[in-house]
Amino acid sequence: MKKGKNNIPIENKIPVPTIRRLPLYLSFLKSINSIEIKFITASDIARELHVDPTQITKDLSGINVKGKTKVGYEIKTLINIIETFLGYHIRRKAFIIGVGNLGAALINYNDFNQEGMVIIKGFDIASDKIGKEINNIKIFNIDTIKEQFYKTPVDIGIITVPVNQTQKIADILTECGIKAIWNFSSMPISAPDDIIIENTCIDSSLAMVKWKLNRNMPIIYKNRKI
Amino acid sequence: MKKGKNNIPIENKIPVPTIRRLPLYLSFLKSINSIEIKFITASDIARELHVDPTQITKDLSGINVKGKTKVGYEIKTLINIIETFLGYHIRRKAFIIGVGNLGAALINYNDFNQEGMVIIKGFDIASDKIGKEINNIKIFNIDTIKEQFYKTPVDIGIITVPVNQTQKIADILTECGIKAIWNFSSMPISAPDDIIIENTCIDSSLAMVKWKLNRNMPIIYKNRKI
DNA sequence: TCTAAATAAAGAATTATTTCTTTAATAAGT
DNA sequence: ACTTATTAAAGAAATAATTCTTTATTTAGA
Repeated sequence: MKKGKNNIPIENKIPVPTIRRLPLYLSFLKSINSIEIKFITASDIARELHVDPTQITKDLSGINVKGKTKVGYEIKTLINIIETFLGYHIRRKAFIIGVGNLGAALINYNDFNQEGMVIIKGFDIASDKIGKEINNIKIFNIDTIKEQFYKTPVDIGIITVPVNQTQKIADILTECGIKAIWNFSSMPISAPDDIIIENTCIDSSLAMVKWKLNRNMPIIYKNRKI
Repeated sequence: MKKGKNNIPIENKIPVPTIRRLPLYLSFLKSINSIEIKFITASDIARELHVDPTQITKDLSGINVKGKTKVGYEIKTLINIIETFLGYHIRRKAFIIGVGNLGAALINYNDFNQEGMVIIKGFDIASDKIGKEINNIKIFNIDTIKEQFYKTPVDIGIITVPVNQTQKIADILTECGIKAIWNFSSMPISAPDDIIIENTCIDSSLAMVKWKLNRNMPIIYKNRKI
């Protein structure tokens, strides 16, 4: 087996951008709910999603999907393989910390279930929220995260608190022994290297939009569309 | 001046990842609200944000910020330059199409104002929402997008409708002559090349988390943290 | 059966981005 | 003023990711 940095084995290097594109392919593939169309070619997907067709082939061969020349990929199988690869069939429980506007939106976001994540408890500081339910998810006092974690441990902690609270919550989740932290704050958090951190910063996206608006050549500059 | 593909001039190639990191630097810099600390070094920022210090220097020199050896960067100036560079001082009006959970959360997201985007009108299909207000933003019938656009044109269209509606709304916004579309759906949209498109797919982030959870070596694989 | 067109796969080349290395500047201490 | 340590800047190297090119496969049509 190949070895990487610090002699840690690397199975097969799938680029991070590939992983991020897979849900988009999935979304498109699922939108083809026609009984007649059973197969799709990389060029078809590429045309629709405005990306390079070889990128699709590369992405798919990276996760060991084999297409058939002149025919393409079987849509049903493809959906299955991608979902399995991303681990959508494995249910992971999650806490969400901060049930403000964004937090509540995420609790109500129904797609998470079929993507294999179930938010089981919410936490907030506001006394008018504590004890209530949102989309059947009970909201607890933010001070009881640890206590609730020991009752029913979760793999994922979603952080949707204000920037100045973010690191504090990350620390608490770390102490609990959580496996992954999904942080929506624009303040990047720090945690030990064995904890998975995903920073989803909405401001970064807006920054892209605003920056491109102020230049005159939005798309030409970098032609990556996804 | 340097020329790029198709002989189109390229001013100075700032990597897209740099642009995406700038708001994170901004967030950190703003969190230092101490009167004593006036300067900060790249190494300090790097230590806090867990990135390579030379990356910060490169990012900043890319936007023509000059640091002083042994001293670092003046925080106040740095904040100003980044905000100016990203165009935060230029107000851009926006429509938001789809006032469900996520849409409503974005309407309530107050940071957008200081980032130079003002949502002025919301649109939805649900009759119980039309005519109402959310955070002082009036919600209109989704069929009146064009009409409202001609009354008060906007630069940005934020799409937060279900996947199967996304492209239809993108087409309407395109016909209006909008400059940028910020799409939160997991279905990538297509539009003419002169329209700025930013796809913010929450599912892509979850995919990363779930995929990493199923492997045993989350961080080592790619050591990019931001 | 043969031929042509379409298309996946594999590899090469290009481009983009990060990380490493060296150099030069400068503040603080002696 | 001199020395040392720190640190920004610039350039080189390494790594990552995309795009281009070639090859081989396979279906459909002649």
